[in-house]
Amino acid sequence: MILEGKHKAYKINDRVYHCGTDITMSYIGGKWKCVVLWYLRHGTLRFSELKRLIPDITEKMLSIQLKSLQEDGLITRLSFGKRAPFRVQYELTDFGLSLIPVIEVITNWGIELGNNKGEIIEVL
Amino acid sequence: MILEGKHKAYKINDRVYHCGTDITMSYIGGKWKCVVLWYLRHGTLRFSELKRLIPDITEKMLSIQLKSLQEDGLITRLSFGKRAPFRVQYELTDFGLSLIPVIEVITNWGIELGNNKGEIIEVL
DNA sequence: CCGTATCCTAAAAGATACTG
DNA sequence: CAGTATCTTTTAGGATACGG
Repeated sequence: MILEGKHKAYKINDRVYHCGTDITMSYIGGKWKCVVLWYLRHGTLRFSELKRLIPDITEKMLSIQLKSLQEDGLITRLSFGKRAPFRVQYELTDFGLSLIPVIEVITNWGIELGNNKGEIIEVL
Repeated sequence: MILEGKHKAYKINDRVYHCGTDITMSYIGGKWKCVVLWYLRHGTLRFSELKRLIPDITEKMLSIQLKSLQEDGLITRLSFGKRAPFRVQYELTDFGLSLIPVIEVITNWGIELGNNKGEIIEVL
């Protein structure tokens, strides 16, 4: 609905979006995607490294998010080894990298609010 | 999890957040909040104007979002008249206004993607 | 080590009807 | 005009166990 004209929309891969935020949110919405992308901003990380960096996420959710980010073309997956233990690396694509400035703005607003109105606490 | 140190978090109004995106998303996440805030960026709008600008939203969802945005301090509600038909105006607070640059970055990324990879279609 | 498979709950959203 | 009230569906997310 942010487009000029009342009855226009965007169609991308057979999905219809009514405004720019719809489009962006379909890529970074939900509880975990921003966090995963943000951690990948400086380079590749392994599955277990992401899990360690984001203790609250379950392996199932991490797996789902990584698969979704892959399908959206935001990250690549590289696996090494024929048998367990495997080594799997995740890395931002150029497309995924283009989202980092967006996420940076989002996170900065939140951090500023946290600093002004919140308190820093210790958690498990 | 974006904070330095593994076991720190922000607490705002008794809710715990693990990173800046968590905080911001709690204010603008979901399907409709960005859209409503974005439409209010230039001034006040009435309930029916918002409904007309966002045809896909149901009155119930619009009502819920407006109430939530109010409770979060992002918008104010001004009502006029003692009996129906009422006139109700919604307007961004300064706090709500501080989110507009964030939403602008989000929407711009989406629009650029729509222009590059999508097609503009006509919808009902 | 890097995931899947099930099962489950809770939250978000939609359809429709109605009201001061 | 500006909402509520119900009911239903959909989606996201979590707990736990297991597997190549």
